[in-house]
Amino acid sequence: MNTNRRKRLSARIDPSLLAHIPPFSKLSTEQIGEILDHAVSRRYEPGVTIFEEGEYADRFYMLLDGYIRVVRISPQGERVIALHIPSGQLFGIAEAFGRDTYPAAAVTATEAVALSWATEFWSEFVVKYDGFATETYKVVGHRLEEMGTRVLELATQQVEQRVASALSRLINQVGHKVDRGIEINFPITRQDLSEITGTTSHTVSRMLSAWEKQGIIASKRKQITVLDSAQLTLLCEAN
DNA sequence: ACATTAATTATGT
DNA sequence: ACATAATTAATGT
Repeated sequence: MNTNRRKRLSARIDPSLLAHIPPFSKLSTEQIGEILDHAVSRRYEPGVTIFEEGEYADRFYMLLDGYIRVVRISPQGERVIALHIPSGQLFGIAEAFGRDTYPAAAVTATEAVALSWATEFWSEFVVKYDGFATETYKVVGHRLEEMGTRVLELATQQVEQRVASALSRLINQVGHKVDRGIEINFPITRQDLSEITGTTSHTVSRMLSAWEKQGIIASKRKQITVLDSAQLTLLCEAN
């Protein structure tokens, strides 16, 4: 398999790449330079596990390109996709939760490029760089909030509403506009959707087929386009 | 209202 | 040609 083509290339990363993303946006060019000096850049193939749940959290990451999934394994051994993370966000930040192990696995949904730092630098970053802490905890807050509402959905709503909600979130967070509608930016299978919503791929398949006939979505293999987002939002609240 | 099973077909390398 | 993804129907809880 494709093994460690790890590169150290702090010098090759353009500081302006980080300058506009929230945790670093308030920092000077020199400060960003310092940060990059300690960073390791790495490219990942799609479907690769960056770190496992429960693993000792020796590094934290900033996703520069691509998408990653945050995946947990239930006690029954079932995969649950908790979250999708787009580029420009930190992940694997166990330190922010006061943990020393990762609470979930990170798997690439696409090809991806990420910077990473040894966790020793976390506390240093927090005290040394103004705005780093506040901005990252803002992101952490949003994620916790989202996972909270998802847990609520799982408990209360029916399957159709859950996959409709999941689709809505996906096109909002990781969707991109095309001529016919909005499509999800990375390959996604019915199996993936079922792991987001806690169903089976068959049930998802039947629903997507039905929605496709109604003209709400269009789909190919590993690819979904939402044509009528208004109708989709209606499905989220259907009784 | 949904999962499970199984059989069948479609699609990408 | 092969593996993986998607569909569909039938049956079960």
